[in-house]
Amino acid sequence: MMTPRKEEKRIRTRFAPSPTGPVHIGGIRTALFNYLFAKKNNGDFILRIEDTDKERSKKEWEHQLLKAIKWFGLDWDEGPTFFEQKEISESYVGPHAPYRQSERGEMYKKYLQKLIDEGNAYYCFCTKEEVESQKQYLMSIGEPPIYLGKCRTLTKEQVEENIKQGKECVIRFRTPENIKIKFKDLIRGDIEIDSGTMGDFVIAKDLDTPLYNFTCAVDDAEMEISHVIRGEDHISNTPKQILLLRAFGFEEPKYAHLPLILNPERKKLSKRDGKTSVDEYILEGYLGESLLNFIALLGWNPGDNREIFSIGQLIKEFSLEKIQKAGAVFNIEKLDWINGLYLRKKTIRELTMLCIPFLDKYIEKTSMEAFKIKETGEEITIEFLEKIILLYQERLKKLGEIGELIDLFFVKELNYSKELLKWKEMNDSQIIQSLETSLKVVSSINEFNHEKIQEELFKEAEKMENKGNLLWPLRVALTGKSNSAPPFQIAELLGKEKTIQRIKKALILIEHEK
RNA sequence: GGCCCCAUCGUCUAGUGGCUUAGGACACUAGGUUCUCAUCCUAGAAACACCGGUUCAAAUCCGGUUGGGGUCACCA
Repeated sequence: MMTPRKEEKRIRTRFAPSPTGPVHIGGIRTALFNYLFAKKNNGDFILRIEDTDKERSKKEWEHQLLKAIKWFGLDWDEGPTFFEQKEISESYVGPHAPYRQSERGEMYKKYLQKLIDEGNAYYCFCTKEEVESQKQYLMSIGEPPIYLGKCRTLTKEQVEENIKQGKECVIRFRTPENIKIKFKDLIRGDIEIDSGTMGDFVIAKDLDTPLYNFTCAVDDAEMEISHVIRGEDHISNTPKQILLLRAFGFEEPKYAHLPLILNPERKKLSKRDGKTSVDEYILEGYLGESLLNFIALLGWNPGDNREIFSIGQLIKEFSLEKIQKAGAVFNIEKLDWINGLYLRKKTIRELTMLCIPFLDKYIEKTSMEAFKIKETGEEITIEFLEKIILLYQERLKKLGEIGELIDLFFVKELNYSKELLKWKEMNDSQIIQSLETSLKVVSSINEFNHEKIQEELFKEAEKMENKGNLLWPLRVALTGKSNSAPPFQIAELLGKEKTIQRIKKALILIEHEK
């Protein structure tokens, strides 16, 4: 016998950031988990801009926010339309537009009025100072620091009189007394909070200025959000929003509170901890895919030992059940490792294209596939640049490091101290001898490729007690650095002439300072 | 302080009562490859916060203690 299948509610998640500052790494993780959960369940991922704070919200921040989300490859099904060129996103996609709270004022107003008319909210004329000192007092005697409800019983006439007098006011929600608000958190299980611990909270400054908990609850219902996935720091807001939802007779969404991302001191990651803004990671040369991969592993794992995931694989593997309850420390060393891994997997053309923006100090594009070295004016092809970068691919952890690694190809003069030329216990005359040997060998090679160079140099190097005696001073002479790619490859790319020149320079340096 | 949440190597974590001498990864140490660095390979050190209970059996279940975190805006 067939039993009618109950229509499953469509899965709809949302990311609801406020554009009040640089995009936070924790925000991106919240966005990611919402995105993954929606995509995993063939649902919708909605982007909603919570810009009710008129003072702090800025269109520039919003633009950056959208840009960052796009950069990570997280596309929203409904939300503001993003224009790369335009500074500001103006129109919207989706049936619940607008998706910017500052433009939903009329709707909030209706809901707010309804709450007041039905007695679920009231005007409060207490001053900030009054409320604050009351809280301090309550805290000092070990009571929950809440608003005690002085204006709760004001009559309609009293309210009108106060308003007429121009007294400042706010609108508070009339929290039911002595009830327990329970909800099932998909990550933490049952959570129960006593209404007595939250008091009558403020939901709006006035009819035209609604506040977070109110707009959030209204929009989650209006936008038919099925799952609210957000940071653990919102647990205490959840009962308030549930109460609001109930007052309107709306169905509650399911909640899932993510563990926080922590700093090394195990505190909530905040601006003060240095690198929390996504921008900084982009600027340092982290890849979107590695950042996403790393961030996904902060509080989630697939249940086995795999650690490297593309976004597609993440969607496939994701489940809320595998999310951790405890906070996770942001471990940048592991991020570096993952980023290096992704960098090594790139084709050399891909890697080169990624590196180019980080080399603008040294080179500038002159045509589709050619560059000019700023300092020397020399022209180089992209193939040549690829050869250089290839030498450093396995040494690269962040794209931003590429400049200091390969600048030796772009400068006229190397800058290093004489001391660097010394390998282990070598003395000056040994170094001179070593460099002169290299010079002689290099000068004699006509077929100037690294195989040949290596072969010829090794013949000499093997006569010495240690190959480093020959190779170290040579490498320093060519690169000016203590760490680098093999000197044979460097020499090949530098060309015979420059190679000879640099060895001679080293010789002069050491003799000059003798 | 009230309320809420949490607790396995330094860090991210596997573990859902016996398969566990607690596994993996990053970082670290040692060794190999090597002129250096990096890559790669091998090995090593490193954890169930504590106390009770349930059970034949507990990292795993329950209670408590301790510790940590979050939150208490006319911010979100």
